[in-house]
Amino acid sequence: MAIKIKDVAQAAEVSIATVSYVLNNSAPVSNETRRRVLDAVERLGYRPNITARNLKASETRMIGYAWHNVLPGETNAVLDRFIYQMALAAEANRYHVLTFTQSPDDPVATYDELIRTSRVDGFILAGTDRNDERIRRLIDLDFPFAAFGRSNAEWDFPYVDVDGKVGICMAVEHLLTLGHRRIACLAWPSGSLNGDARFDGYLQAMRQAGIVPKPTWIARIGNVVRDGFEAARRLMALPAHERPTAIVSLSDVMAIGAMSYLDTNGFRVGADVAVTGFDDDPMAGYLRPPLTSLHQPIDEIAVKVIEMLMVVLNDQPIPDQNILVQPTLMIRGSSNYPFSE
Amino acid sequence: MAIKIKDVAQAAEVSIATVSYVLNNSAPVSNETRRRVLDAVERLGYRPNITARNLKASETRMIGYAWHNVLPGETNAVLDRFIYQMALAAEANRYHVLTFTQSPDDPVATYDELIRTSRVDGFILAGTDRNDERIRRLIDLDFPFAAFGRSNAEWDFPYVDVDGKVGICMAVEHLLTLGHRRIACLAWPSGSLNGDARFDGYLQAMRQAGIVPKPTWIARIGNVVRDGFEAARRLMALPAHERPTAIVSLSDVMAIGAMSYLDTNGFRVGADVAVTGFDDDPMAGYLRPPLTSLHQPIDEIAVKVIEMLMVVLNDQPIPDQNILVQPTLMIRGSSNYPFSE
DNA sequence: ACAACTGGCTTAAACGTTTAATTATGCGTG
DNA sequence: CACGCATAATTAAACGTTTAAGCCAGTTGT
Repeated sequence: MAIKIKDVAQAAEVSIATVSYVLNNSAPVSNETRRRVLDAVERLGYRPNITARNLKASETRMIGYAWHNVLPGETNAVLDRFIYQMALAAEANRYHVLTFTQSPDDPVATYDELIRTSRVDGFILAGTDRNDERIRRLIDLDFPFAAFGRSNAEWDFPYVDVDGKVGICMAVEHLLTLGHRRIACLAWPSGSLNGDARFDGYLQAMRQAGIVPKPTWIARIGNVVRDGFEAARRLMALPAHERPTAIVSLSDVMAIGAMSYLDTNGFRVGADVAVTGFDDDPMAGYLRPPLTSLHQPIDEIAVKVIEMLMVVLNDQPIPDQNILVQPTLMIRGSSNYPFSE
Repeated sequence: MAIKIKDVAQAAEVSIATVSYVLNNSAPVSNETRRRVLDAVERLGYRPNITARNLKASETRMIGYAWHNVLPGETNAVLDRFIYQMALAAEANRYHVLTFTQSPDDPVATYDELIRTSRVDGFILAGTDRNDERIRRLIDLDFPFAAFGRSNAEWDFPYVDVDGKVGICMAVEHLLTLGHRRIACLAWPSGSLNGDARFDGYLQAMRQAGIVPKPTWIARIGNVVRDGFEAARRLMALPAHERPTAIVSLSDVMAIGAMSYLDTNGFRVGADVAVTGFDDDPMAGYLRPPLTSLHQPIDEIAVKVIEMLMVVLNDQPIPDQNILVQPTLMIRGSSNYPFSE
């Protein structure tokens, strides 16, 4: 098999303990002996067995991360990039990432399992929601974790989140500046944390501009292209004086659906009807026309989340455990023509 | 800390060994004793410590998978889905996936490290290429792995791959059927395994149709949207009798670039110029017009690759260790108008 | 009636580390 | 010159499992 510490000890003609001391710098060793040990280590290509070390230290140097559900034909570019950056940040701290899948019906089960079999030292959570069972459970067990996303306000846990409310606010204000007044909103059914926050941004920006959004402007739909398409159809079917001239979508996916309807039905996106999205999908800039969207600083978020978890793992108090980062509005062709009636 | 086998033994008033025997069914135990043990296990909520078990068994029940390099603003929907499905398949076999990042300059280093510290029992490789150092190394070390993708023909290792040559062949034949004769190809610089195979498909299909492709029809470009855009510009600038009426792209990304150029310069994609891609990006169906592309059966591939690795890990001979699956041509608006001059 | 087996349990060694406790050595000090 | 005291090494216990080996009582075969 692999070289073990015993082999090194033999080769260097010292005891096993001495080798360990040299390697971990955990006890004084004479220069002569140290040299002999390091020499043997080098010559034999010895690397300590992680499993044994972990057993002794009762840690695993593993961070668990649950995949979002990837449905066929669906992608979540933002989260994909998040995982990658997170893995990178974790490795910089000598941790590895264990990616697992969570069953939709009992998400907590897998977390429990990983904890009880001591597979991981901590978790990173994403796609959090209100009353998130996973968070409740982890707080309960006092098990280390950090989240990308908020949950119930009364729960005290470390997270980084994107300020969706402010983001949508910016999008609406941008459209107002262009001259739009009748601005529709493609939103998810109310109840989701993220969705409600973003939708709040729409309401607030409109209120500040002194505009009362008509109920017909608000589409509550699922986060799929098809629904965006259908919603746009309904919006464009409104009588002329009520028909929106701009559509703010809470996600790129729905925005793409809307653009698709507009484009195939004689509305020039960007000129006749402005459209904005959220997430800044890597493809957004290459759509026809390119889609205005809100960009989340994912790399920064990944690094911050890992940073937080590292602090928790060291039993240290977290200086600032609730971070809200701002998205950036990427203005593109789908919304860059000044508008007036 | 957590409940250990000792606690269970105490609670059930038997020896540690007996508990282990009951749990692993590895020795005869009387029904009475078995009941007592299982009872205690249930009551205490005992789960064996994986690290200790792994140390004893000298296995980790972990499979290593290296992230493809995710550049900012880039995604690889196909591989993302592959990882997810792979994790799912691995878990069905009581394995977990350790996702790590490989440094571009020394990809083999991380593999070595994970092996020598016994972090993983085997690897799944993706994004393989000719003379792939990682494969060479793993074969050398006789370390278990299976790959999504081929490499040097003389190397004997388990893989599943998509038949890119046949795929592109199908795309070209589809265009020929529509009536196209002047068919251009957006290809990568020669040298990559996948790229050369796909390109071969183009050449072969053209040859079979008795057409000699003009050198000006062949664009050797990078796998980015921008390059596809520029290549389309050059193709459309050719004199009328030489200008292609269809463009076969070896990837969706380049195809999208080409579509973008055509659309913004008065060429109607699908009607004036047909375009096809490869990979069937989840967004492909929602582009304007929807992009004809070759779909890879990723889910099936992920399951097969894991299946192979499981066999290797059990030291069994692999019945059929080289699998080539066929892509499916998804015909959409970017190429569905009969064409004639 | 005694050896040989067998079922059902326990004891203890092993996996490869880390580290507390211990020992050996040389040195300055009273 | 013995004493205590650093210093540098070793020995052995521990982490939580699995499992080979051992033990005992009861049964079977000759």
